Amino acid sequence: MHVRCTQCVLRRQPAFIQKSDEEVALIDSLKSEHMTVEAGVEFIHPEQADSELYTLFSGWAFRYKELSDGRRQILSFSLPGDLLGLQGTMFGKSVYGAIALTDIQLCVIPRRRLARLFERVPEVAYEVTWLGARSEAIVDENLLNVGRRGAAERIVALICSLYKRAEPLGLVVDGSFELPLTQQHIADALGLSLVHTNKTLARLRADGLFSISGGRLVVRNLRGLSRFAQHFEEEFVPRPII
Amino acid sequence: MHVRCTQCVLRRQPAFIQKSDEEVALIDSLKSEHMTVEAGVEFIHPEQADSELYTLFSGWAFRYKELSDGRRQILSFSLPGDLLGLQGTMFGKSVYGAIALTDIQLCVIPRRRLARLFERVPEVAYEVTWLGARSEAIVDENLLNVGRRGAAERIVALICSLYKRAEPLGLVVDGSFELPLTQQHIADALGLSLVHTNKTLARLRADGLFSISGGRLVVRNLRGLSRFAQHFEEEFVPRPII
DNA sequence: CGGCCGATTGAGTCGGATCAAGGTAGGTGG
DNA sequence: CCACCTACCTTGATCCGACTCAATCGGCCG
Repeated sequence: MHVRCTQCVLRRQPAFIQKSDEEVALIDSLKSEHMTVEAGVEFIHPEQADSELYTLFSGWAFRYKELSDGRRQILSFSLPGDLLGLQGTMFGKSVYGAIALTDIQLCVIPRRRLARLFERVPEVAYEVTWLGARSEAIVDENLLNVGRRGAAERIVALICSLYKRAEPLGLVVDGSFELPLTQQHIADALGLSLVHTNKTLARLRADGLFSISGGRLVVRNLRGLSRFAQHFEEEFVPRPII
Repeated sequence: MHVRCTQCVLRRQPAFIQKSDEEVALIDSLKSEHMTVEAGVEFIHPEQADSELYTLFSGWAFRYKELSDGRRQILSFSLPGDLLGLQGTMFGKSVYGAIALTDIQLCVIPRRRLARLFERVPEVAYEVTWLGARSEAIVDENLLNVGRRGAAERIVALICSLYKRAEPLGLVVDGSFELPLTQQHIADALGLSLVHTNKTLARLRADGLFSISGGRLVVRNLRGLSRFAQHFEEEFVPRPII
């Protein structure tokens, strides 16, 4: 079940900076192996020591933190090509949890190989840092969203941002893509209650800018959505993949 | 006015991992020079191309984003030793702004030296990545705070987190330290309105767990504050400084 | 069929926003 | 020395968006 990086179809997507065969072979040598996680399973635990560094190869996941009384905040969603577990790798223990939204596959870069990577392959080390910075940029955007937008705007901004990330991955077909989120996930990501999320979604759907059915999100008017939510970030930039 | 890293008193603080003289000399050679910015001045602009990488040497600053209609969200506060501008350095343009809260001094690591740094000094490159991950961890925490805590808890959690960061920098004397924030800053950081921030602060002050006067924050009962806000993060870990 | 999970809807409440006035202290210029 | 300005803090009244509680519904699975 181990896909060699040299055979990897994901990295051919327009989302990613294309690498030479030698570079890809080199990255391949850094990986230990693929790992499969079923939907709903937590694969990085809060407080977990010594988590590995992962590249999400297929499927969706999310990172979250929670308070001791159970209130949960989703920090960010992860799509294919995203790096996961960098904090855990750096600090020696993770401060957030990560759960698979769909069945997923992870490419594993063993924690102990990372220092070696920095020594021997500076270009790839640079890309790790790049992806770390991008990951922060996504959280920055989420914080702006939760801190300063109203409920409807928040939902729309989330949809815009996911659409714009899914698109260069080739996940969007005819303006629609699989959205493996329950309304509870959306609420947890946006700092809203489930009930209010549901009612706001219903109102937005009635406006016809988008629709969700059967786990599929259909975006009818991305421009309109972006304007409504004042969401003008994340113009597409090809990014590294490791 | 250029302080050599070899003479730097900041890096002797217990907050930081101590380096050998050779390492420090090496970092010194990476810096171009010190730069001074007055309180209130924006030194990283949203959309700015080619920002440099900075280490905040003295004073406080904050990073922010805003919506086109003016609503502003403070993403994180920066204290001495923190890295600033990594996103701008990686992506070629910054997506947030940064403003000095006090007069500050910045050590400048020229953007164009960064790739060279990764090639020649992998240990320091690793530390850049480490600090980038830490920066994300701080935003993660802020997102949890804004998304899931009530107003009073938010303020208390902010105070806890700033206290715990200021302490190992030697800024805390007798349980109190300079807090160069207006209530507007606090509101912008916590996703609250100015008025509500003011009223909530008044109520909290009356409870006597802390007090603010003359730009100085006095914490009387850190344990009590932490419990109230369910803030149990950020136990102290020595960190790199560049 | 029963149980479970997710989506939905209504009623009532409340936290935090907005609007509108002050108040205070430091800073400037006549 | 005083009048004025500006930046920040404070307080009261009112409103509304979002929360909680509670019930129902539909689809899926054993």
